[in-house]
Amino acid sequence: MGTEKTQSRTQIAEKLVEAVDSKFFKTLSEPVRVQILKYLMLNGRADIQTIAENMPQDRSVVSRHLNLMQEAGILVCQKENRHMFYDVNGQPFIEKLVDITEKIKKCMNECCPDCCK
Amino acid sequence: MGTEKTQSRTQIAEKLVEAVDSKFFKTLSEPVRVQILKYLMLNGRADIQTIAENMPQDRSVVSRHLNLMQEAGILVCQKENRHMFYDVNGQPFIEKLVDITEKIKKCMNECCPDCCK
DNA sequence: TGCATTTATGTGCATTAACGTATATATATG
DNA sequence: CATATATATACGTTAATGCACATAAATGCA
Repeated sequence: MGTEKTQSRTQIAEKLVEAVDSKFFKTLSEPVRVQILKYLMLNGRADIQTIAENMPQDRSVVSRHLNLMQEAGILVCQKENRHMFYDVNGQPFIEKLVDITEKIKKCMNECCPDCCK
Repeated sequence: MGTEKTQSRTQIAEKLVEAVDSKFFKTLSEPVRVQILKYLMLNGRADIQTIAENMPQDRSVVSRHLNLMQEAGILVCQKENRHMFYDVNGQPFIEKLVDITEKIKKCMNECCPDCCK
């Protein structure tokens, strides 16, 4: 068993740790934010006022959630006049999820094939 | 535009909300727990004592984290004598991630194709 | 221009939840 | 009955959430 093999396994595992972005997961761990995601998927781009009207929380609270979701790469925003419009950050969001899934898959297969029996 | 189509979109979005299990995401949003996951992937099945020796936290804290990870379906545990062994819940863990990714993909494509341009 | 209105964000506060440390308890072993 | 392993509990600290209000920025109208 060469050092290369061990190095390789460690590197794969460390890439997994990098991929599992804690901010990203924390953002999706809050039910209110998932509801916001659902709303935007069903209704498309909307400003904060409109989104907040469809949530039980106050507009200021919704604003904070939207900002967090944007920082996590789940949403994008554009300011127009005095309105701030948010929308789902479609492709990058999907790609991030796929990337995480693939990295964990790879780590499973190459680092601990035993645990998948 | 029939009611069926709207219903269908709503149903797809609701399945997405169900899939984005907040407990699962919250569990993976804690860096310590990702480190535990990494350790188990690289070193395989281990008891709490051994895992805790490789983490900065106290054994009681590690025990709590391991319990949460098991409840979230990420790990499995088996009691042997006075030792509690934990291991990665390989296939189900992967399947859960793939399921979430696929549901979000589907929702993107069928609910808001515009947001993926 | 001046001022009220609308939209969004910032701030202070209380409440709740999570984490870590330390200690105590439970369970099994020798 | 002492020891080893794991879990439960109490406590302090920190962070997140929601509410209410204050501020900022843009708009509309007199």
